[in-house]
Amino acid sequence: MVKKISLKDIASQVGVSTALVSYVLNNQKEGRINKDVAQRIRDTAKRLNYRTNQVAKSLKTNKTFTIGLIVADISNPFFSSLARIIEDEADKNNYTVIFGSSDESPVKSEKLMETLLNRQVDGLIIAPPQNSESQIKYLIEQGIPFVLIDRYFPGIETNYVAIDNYKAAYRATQHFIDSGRKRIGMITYESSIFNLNERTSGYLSAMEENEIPYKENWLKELKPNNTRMCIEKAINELLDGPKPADALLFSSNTIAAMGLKHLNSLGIKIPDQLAVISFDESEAFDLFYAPLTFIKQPLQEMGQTAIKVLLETIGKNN
Amino acid sequence: MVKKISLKDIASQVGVSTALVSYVLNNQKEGRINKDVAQRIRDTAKRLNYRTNQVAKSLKTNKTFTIGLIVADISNPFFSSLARIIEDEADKNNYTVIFGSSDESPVKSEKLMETLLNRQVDGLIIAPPQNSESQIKYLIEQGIPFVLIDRYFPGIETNYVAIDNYKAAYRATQHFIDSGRKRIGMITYESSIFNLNERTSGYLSAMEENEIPYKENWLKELKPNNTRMCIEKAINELLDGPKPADALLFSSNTIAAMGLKHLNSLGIKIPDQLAVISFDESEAFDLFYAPLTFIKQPLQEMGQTAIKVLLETIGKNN
DNA sequence: CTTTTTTGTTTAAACGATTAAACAGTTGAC
DNA sequence: GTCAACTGTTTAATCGTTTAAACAAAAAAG
Repeated sequence: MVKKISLKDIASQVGVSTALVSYVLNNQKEGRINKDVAQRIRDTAKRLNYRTNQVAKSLKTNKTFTIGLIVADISNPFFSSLARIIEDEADKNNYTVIFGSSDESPVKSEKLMETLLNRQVDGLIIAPPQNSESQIKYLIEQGIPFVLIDRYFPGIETNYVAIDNYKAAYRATQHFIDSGRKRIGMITYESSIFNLNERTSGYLSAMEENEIPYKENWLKELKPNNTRMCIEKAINELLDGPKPADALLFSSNTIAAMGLKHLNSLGIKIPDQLAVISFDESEAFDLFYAPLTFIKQPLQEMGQTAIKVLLETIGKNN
Repeated sequence: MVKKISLKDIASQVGVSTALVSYVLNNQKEGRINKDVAQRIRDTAKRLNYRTNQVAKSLKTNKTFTIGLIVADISNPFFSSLARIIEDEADKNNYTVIFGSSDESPVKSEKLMETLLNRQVDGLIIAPPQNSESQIKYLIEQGIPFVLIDRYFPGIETNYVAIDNYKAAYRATQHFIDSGRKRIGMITYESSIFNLNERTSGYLSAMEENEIPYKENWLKELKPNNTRMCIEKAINELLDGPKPADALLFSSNTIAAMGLKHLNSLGIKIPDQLAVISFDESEAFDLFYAPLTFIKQPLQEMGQTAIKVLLETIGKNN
């Protein structure tokens, strides 16, 4: 490993103090520094290939220009697209992003938070898993800047960026009804995550308010494990019998991708035989034989807003 | 912002020096420390909710336990899947990942590298864009640990993790030929990225060695901008005339996704009318009406190997 | 020709940890 | 009873920056 160049090295080469070097390289004390000296410092820095030690700087200034991003799974297109937008926005503000995936586990998410906070991130953007309320409360207690994204806890007052999932699901269901569908199923995860519950509520409300005779088992809530098999079972049940479902709402892109695959293999004709709407986009839908309707979340806007709000919070916090 | 607890705070509460606190919390000098005192230190640390300041620690130890990941685009499923695997492997070794997307631009990639190095990452995993040879050489000069992933430069001796793209493309083409196809097209990016060239070479070699009468314009090299339109044009050309292509090799999942969409809209029957093979998986393929063949890169293994090699290099480097 | 102001630079402490070396007190060896 | 060895802890330097305050020399003011 080649020796790293520090302010000291530049200082001794030029024959000045490190303070002066620091002032020059940070464009401080603009008026007061001798132009020649300043130039020599800059030249030497360039010649020696000086690179600020951001770690030392952070220690001194108590600011890392780093934000931590906790998502459920970075390999999920929803989150990786969001991550990309967040990355770009962060970069515009000279921030760097450290990320981690919680796999929807509060234990992992806590460990992650710990790690990121140890690294003194200036703030966090979090898609919190269920049962992680206490972690969020801890952040509030500690006055650590953060923004929730995609999900939030209605019982805890926080900044968050999320669509109105109730309304979205309500509208999707209404759309089915308006186009003459009556036996409308929904497949979602069994979860206490607020936004998923909102989607379910939206669906149920739309059914009720339109006075659709609702059947208990039209709503399929999947156990967290063995998702693929459960989806197939759920679909089979919905399509079973003399009065099969004629419309189906998927509560996430991953569920939809697996569900559609199964519907394909069953030879179900979409949308004639079964109308389908999904939450969230997936590039998979592009190649489906029929155009699919999906509830597209404004990722760009969500990411931008999240960063904006976070940086504002950080700013207030000094 | 609540005041952060430092070693000093614990020390003064317990009535000992910070040195002792440090030794205890790092389980050093095991035999020598008074058990009672050690316990009191640990208790106090817990009670005050002490959290190591990793920035200070890094400054002193000259180790950040952070690795930098530079990919073309984190929102591309190929890279986000890889990122996830790398994240997991890094975590197993107590490392954290900072990432950035280069958008295949050497300028961005250089800026990114700069940022990551300023942050004193212990090492880098990079999918280098074209024309970034000098940056890689710089890393070598500086003795900075890194591993290239997915791509590499044959002229520069480095660690890298990548499949044999030549062989993969050769085999795919051979597969077409073996199943009786003769008019085989290929769509790829016009690029100096080594792995893409390898894919093209593999295709061309297979054509030549099988003595397939090759037509110049069966190989379509896309300009970097306006990809979607260029793909459509390329496909139209390949299918034009009395002897249209009967097989098509896509050199990436993104090209394939767009290409297939267009083929769909043209009503081309796959695989009867046109056999298709693509590089890299895409969840999109799952929903295609016909099962698609694709060249699946062993992401798990690639990610694991990359981390393994990188950590070894870091280790040697001290 | 003082005194004040301005200019250009240095000094030195600090951020929060780590860690070699020093130190005082106790125990053990002979 | 003396010296060596061990035990438990502290001292103090250090990592690479930043930055308030001090300082000396030169310029301006009176």
